[in-house]
Amino acid sequence: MALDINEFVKRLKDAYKAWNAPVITFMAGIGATPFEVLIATLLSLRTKDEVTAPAARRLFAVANTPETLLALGEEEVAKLIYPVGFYPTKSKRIMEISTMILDKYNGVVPDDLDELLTLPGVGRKTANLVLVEGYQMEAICVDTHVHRISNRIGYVKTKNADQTEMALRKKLPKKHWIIYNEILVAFGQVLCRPISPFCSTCPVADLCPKIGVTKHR
DNA sequence: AAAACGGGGGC
DNA sequence: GCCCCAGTTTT
Repeated sequence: MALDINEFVKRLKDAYKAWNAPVITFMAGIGATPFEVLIATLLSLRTKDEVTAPAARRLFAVANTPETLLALGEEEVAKLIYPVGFYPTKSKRIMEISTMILDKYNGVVPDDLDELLTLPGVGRKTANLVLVEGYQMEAICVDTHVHRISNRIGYVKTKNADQTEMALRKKLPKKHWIIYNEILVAFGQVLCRPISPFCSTCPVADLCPKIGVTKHR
């Protein structure tokens, strides 16, 4: 029997806010601007969310626009975001992207996927997250959590994040797009872990075929 | 000492 | 499509 996605979303929708997934609650909590979403996403690369969120807070308290970040300078940015992983590379990237947004887009982060993709270090995941969290637009942002869980529950059968995005775009009812993203990221961070997920306390365990799960808690 | 943390870009 | 990349934290 195929997964009932409406029932799946409905059940998780009420539960997920209590999980306090760090970056999602962080961005929602401060009502992050598109530019803040962009920078926070760059910071989060290969870095745990509980490290990224405070670093983003420290940085945004001092500078949260292209102008102010450029005025602050690469060295100061690097100090503020430490100990986020790859902080020298990231502070350099923040300078590049701030420059480009200021020069090419008059300091306004584009609200268009193709424009966002022209920015250095911005791919489909980052671009779509800016659209979803920054502009509250209907988009699907597929990170490793969304990709893994979409396959684990048997809703799609895809090999990579891009394929998952396309499949979800076609298959997932549009009214679920944003909430599906948010709950799956939170769900993936706290319960539906890559290895040894917490199926015993999972609110949708009975709906889930646990595809590819060999061990669970 | 080794693994985990995830995405973008170059070829 | 495959391989490369970077630094901190956790085991």
